[in-house]
Amino acid sequence: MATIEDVARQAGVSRSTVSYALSGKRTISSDTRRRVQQAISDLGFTPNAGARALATSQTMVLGLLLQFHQDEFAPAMLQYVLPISMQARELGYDILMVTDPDGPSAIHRIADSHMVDGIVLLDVTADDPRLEALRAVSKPGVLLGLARDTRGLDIVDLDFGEAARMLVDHLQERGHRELLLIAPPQHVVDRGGSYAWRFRDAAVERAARYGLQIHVYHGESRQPAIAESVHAVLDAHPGATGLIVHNDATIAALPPILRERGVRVPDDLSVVSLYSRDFGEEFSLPYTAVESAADDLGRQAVSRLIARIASAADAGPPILRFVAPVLRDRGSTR
Amino acid sequence: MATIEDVARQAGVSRSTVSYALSGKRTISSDTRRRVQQAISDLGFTPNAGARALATSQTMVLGLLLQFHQDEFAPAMLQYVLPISMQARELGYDILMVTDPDGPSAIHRIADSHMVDGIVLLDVTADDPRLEALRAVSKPGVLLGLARDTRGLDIVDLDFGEAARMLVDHLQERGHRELLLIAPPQHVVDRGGSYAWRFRDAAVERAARYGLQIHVYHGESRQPAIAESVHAVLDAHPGATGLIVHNDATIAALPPILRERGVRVPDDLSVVSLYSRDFGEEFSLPYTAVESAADDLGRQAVSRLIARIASAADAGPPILRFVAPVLRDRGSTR
DNA sequence: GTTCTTCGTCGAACCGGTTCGACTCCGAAC
DNA sequence: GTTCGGAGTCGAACCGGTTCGACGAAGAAC
Repeated sequence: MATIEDVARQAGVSRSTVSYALSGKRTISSDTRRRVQQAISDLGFTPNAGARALATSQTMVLGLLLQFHQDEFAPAMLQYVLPISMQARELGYDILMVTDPDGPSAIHRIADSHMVDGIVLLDVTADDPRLEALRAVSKPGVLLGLARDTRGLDIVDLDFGEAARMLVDHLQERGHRELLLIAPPQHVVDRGGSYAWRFRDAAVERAARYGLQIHVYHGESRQPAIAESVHAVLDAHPGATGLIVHNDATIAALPPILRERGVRVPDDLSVVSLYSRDFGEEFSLPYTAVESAADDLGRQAVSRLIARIASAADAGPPILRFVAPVLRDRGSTR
Repeated sequence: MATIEDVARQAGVSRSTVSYALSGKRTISSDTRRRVQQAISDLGFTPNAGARALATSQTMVLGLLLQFHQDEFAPAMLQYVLPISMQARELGYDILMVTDPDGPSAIHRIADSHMVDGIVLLDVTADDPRLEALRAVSKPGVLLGLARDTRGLDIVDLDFGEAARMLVDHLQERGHRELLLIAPPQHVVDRGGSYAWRFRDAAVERAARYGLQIHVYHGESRQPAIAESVHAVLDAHPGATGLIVHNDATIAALPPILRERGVRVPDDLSVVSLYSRDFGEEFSLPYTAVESAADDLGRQAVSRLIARIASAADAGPPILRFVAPVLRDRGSTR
């Protein structure tokens, strides 16, 4: 592999001149620039990333921390990963993907050794132990998902409260008086993904304001438990006419369950949900839903992080960005 | 951030002594070693990855190239990514995840700049344009998936031919005389994922040897096309008693389709399939299947790559490793 | 009591970039 | 005809590690 020294010799200039010709940080005669370019393409020169990182203290790499909870619906995660990676690349960064079960120590490892310029935390829970590590470390970070204590950290998340209110409003406007809410599985809520209770609390509060009945249940994450739980919920409340599903695995499995039960949508039951746009398309879900644009969230998080990296310390206060949901009516209510 | 210089000063030794105390490449008195350790933990020293990479020409990072074909069933990819990441970490490597749509140029970018020590190619197609780039580059690479021209490259893949033979044998032993095969979607086969025709050809060849009828169809990747295609296939061949499904999206959607149709398994129809162990568990699939252990494939690929990195040029000829499938009988045949 | 090893440590070179200060031209200003 | 300023370039220092050769001290061999 050719080094900058080889290029300099070939072009008959000094190393610093080659560097300046590349970066444009000082004026270079067009003649010299041409010779340098020629030498670079002749030799197939590509700057050594390690050397550059050492000299500039910038690696142009972002750490992406994933956590795999074995009971989680896997495709959901991928919805974030791809847009994050794409956006990073567009802004000149690569992605170091870390799946270490021990998140905090992984953060220290990649940050303290200066492998990355910043860190994206995916799938943040309310009392996420990784936050402390992220604060302790000298690299900026951004969270996808709202935690309980957000001091000093940038956050991007869907506005789950608003999403719940929109769905309840949608049903209330159509005259429904008794609603069912299938929330994420119990253990997901326990683990503290704050989105779960933010959505639930907002829905309950909104229903109460309108004087609606609302029955809240936890869903399941796998078949056949999903089908059983849906049957049980519907059996328990024959008078309910509106169903709100906040649970990817359940909504994906819902069509055949309702068909089997002989329940017609929307004639017998109005169904609304909350899922990502891509997810809905993947499974061709026929339900009116508030769509969380995972790609948009991911892109915003990366942009925010890179802005923070660029401006170092003087970047102003942390940002909490709630991305507004969008209701897409697919006619599953009446 | 403390540097090795700081540690040396604090411990009252030279930089090289600290380095040797860390690496153990030269003998160090236990007294000195203790003082160095103390200084390291006092100062919270972590070696700078860039500097180390520059000095050793090793980054301890592997590139992982993903391709997202929008029509592909996303969870399948994740089955590989996680084990790859885990195995790499266990062997001391991190993963640089690259999703650049232009694979070949991405390979050059990360390899020529020495960001990675080796490269894993996921989702390899028969005439994958990335192979040429991988050969041109000075870093070793390993493929997950068999390509047409494999010169000079290490490969790990499931033995799809053997998998097909095992499934045909399984049905033949039970007396089935007319079989249906639902292969991956047409466009997947066209793109050239070699596993598709390797499986299909082996199944057809094996069936012919036994004098069995076998009707081959391409499946779909999304609902509702999946259901329609299944219905069409079953309608067309009322005499078929064995169904082989080589298509993740179809097998995942199959239970409700058959239920709706009133087809009982295995009484009316024997069903066998090919999918990864994790995938089967995720969707609680009740079918006898040849299980491709994605985690095993991923781990083997990484181990192979790292062995290749360690032994540099003198690593012997490229390896083509077909991992044997395992048939798991779940009673969906009779 | 020399000489030869071995052990433990140090200094310096090196990896391959970036960046700062200084130096040389050369044309413009006065 | 100096002086000044800017354009263009170079040399050297620096980033933070690793590694090689050398060297002093201590013990072994004779």
